[in-house]
Amino acid sequence: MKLVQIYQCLCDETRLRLLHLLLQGPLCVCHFQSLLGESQVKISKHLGYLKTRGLVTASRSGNWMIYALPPEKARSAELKANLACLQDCAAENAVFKRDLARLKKLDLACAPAQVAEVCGTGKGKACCC
Amino acid sequence: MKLVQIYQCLCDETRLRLLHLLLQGPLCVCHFQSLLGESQVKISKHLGYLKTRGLVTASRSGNWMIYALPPEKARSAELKANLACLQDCAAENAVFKRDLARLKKLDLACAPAQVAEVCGTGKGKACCC
DNA sequence: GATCTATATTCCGTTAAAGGAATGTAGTTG
DNA sequence: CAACTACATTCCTTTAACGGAATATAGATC
Repeated sequence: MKLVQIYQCLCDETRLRLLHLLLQGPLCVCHFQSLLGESQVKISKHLGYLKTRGLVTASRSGNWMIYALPPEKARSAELKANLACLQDCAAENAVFKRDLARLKKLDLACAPAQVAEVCGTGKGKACCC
Repeated sequence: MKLVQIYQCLCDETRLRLLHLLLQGPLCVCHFQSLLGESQVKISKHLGYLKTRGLVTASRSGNWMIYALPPEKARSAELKANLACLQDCAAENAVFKRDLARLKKLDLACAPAQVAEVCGTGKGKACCC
């Protein structure tokens, strides 16, 4: 993958937020939706964009699609450098920090009791987390 | 300047090459043209794009426009981080390395005797370098 | 002041990105 | 198997980027 293609993936705010969250670990689409507060289409399309270009991987788990960064070994030097740079830059940025705070909350909430509330199913169903 | 705007400036190959060369120091438009082998319009427009967004500064020197990165003190943390990242990534990339090699040659050639040849004026006129 | 040089800008067509609405689909549950 | 859930895709419109051809402009030179 060429360097410029990495930057093309990084040049949209939604994609930046997605990638930044993925630096913390894999996530499913529904979680991205609630974390970013963006529409399903928007999230799905940007994830598709990143997947097509090899910046994320996707795997199905029941009804849920789990997105993740490629395994470390599979990351080019350019990608590693830019992901590290993104993480540095995000550390001092309000939007990214808010996303991260919400993610922490989500991690806590993903204890079974609170799953329904977090995922909005309202039925106490299992979730991807 | 927002982080995403930096990435928007970086997401075109011509602009990446321009910025990479500018990491070595200021340059005029005619040198960019010969170094990149791209049309005047293309170079000028991309420099304009970068200037509008504050990633480069421009100053006139006679007939020549000298472009440069903003002074270090004026660079945001994000910009510094991304310029450093670009420099790292470019170090292992054929296109960037070729640009750099040509720049070295140009620096040597910019001793007065070879100016005319380098700049293509064919008249031994002074050049921006 | 006419001309030349280096660069910028305008006009134009082409292409790609972005996002919403609606619809399709794979897998699950009752 | 019918209904539901999570997600992807298609269709559409709007907007921006890209780059070439032609033209404009600022400053230098003769």
